[in-house]
Amino acid sequence: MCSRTSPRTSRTGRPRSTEADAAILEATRAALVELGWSKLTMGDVATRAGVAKTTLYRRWANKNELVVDAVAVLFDELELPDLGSLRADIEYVVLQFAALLERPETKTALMAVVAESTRDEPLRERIRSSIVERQKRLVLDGRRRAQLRGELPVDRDPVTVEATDGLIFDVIAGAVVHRALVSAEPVDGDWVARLSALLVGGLGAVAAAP
Amino acid sequence: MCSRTSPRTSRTGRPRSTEADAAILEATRAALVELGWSKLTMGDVATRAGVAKTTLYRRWANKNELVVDAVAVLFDELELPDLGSLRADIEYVVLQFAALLERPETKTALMAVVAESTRDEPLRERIRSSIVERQKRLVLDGRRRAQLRGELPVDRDPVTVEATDGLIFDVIAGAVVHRALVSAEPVDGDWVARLSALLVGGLGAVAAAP
DNA sequence: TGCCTTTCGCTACGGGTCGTAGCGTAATGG
DNA sequence: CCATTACGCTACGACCCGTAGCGAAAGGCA
Repeated sequence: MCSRTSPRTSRTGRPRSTEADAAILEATRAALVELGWSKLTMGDVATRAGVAKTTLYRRWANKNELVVDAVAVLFDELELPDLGSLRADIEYVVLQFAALLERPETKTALMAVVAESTRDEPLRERIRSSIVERQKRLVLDGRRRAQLRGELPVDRDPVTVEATDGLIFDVIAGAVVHRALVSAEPVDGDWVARLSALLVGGLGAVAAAP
Repeated sequence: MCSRTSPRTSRTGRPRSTEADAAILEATRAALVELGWSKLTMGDVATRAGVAKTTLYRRWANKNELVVDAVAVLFDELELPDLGSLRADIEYVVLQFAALLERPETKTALMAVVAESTRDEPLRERIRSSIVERQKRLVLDGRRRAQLRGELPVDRDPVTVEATDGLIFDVIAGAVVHRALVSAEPVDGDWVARLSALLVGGLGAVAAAP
């Protein structure tokens, strides 16, 4: 929501219109659905939002940053209720993440901004803090719960803990993204069942053999 | 290499310059390294290649198709020598794939064209046939070898076989891509060892419990 | 050799997007 | 009331796109 060029606690002057913020982000998502990433233009978003083009540039430096903010809020919906078992938790979060990737806004925008981020460090940081970290927290929660249930051993070495967390996250998120966007095949119950079986079995084997 | 609008066996007239083909693809890769995907322009590629801009458009309809062809040849290097064990094979192919993703050409181009392909079916098909299938074959080879060694059981159900192959491919390729481009952390020996341990253990568990 | 066909380099063009500057106006706080 | 900031609007140069039109080059074929 907050832009990079946010006036640090500007006490005086006319305040930024929060309605304009919301309208712009909403218009950006609508444009992503209708046009996709490549054909989305700043002028078109401004027109849809009923806002002058200069107002967009006062908040976001370029198209990339705008789209990240517009899509990031969709990731707020992600949650991980305790379903009683590691396997059930994995299946739930995978299906939820897949549903998010099926939406045309995220489908066309996520890969594009990640591609741009390979040459734009501030953009990468913005993606990390507003999207990636939000997903990764689910992994940490799931692992912690599994340990409380006794399904996974409690690792004492902090280095191993962090490495394993990162591995699990990259495997789950990467597999889902690759399945949905590269292989372009559905993330259905059957596939999710196979993935979770692979993960649960693999985590057990890894924990058993240090 | 061959463009979409290739003249089917044109017997008469001046033939296409193969030197121009090579120069254009080479210039495209150079432009990707220097400028990245978003700042790469057709006119710049033409200038680098010492070729008229119209010559590019005679071969490729747009930037996307050109970049796919320019990057696809890099995937020809991928190979999978028999290293004696499933785990060694996995580690080798993962490191090889990661090295490919570390190159600036592929790093900036792969995600971009995949993002574009979500709204461009012909482009998706081109990516699939010239890049994805080339990687997937390595997975099939590795699985077949592991079965010959007795490391994995020989599954009789063709539906299960295809589903498992697809799962393994999405997990491996997805995890590496996610690690390298989203998490932006190195695919080093330690990480690869953890991933292969997870996979080998998981595949064993999946095979044991149908 | 002469003819036909296709590709080549080159120039030029209309159309579109970018990102900014400048202006007058609107909305706050002191 | 005044300083300050945001807003809408217009206009602008710069850039890139993708195509058309031209004459010249390089092949096949009789």
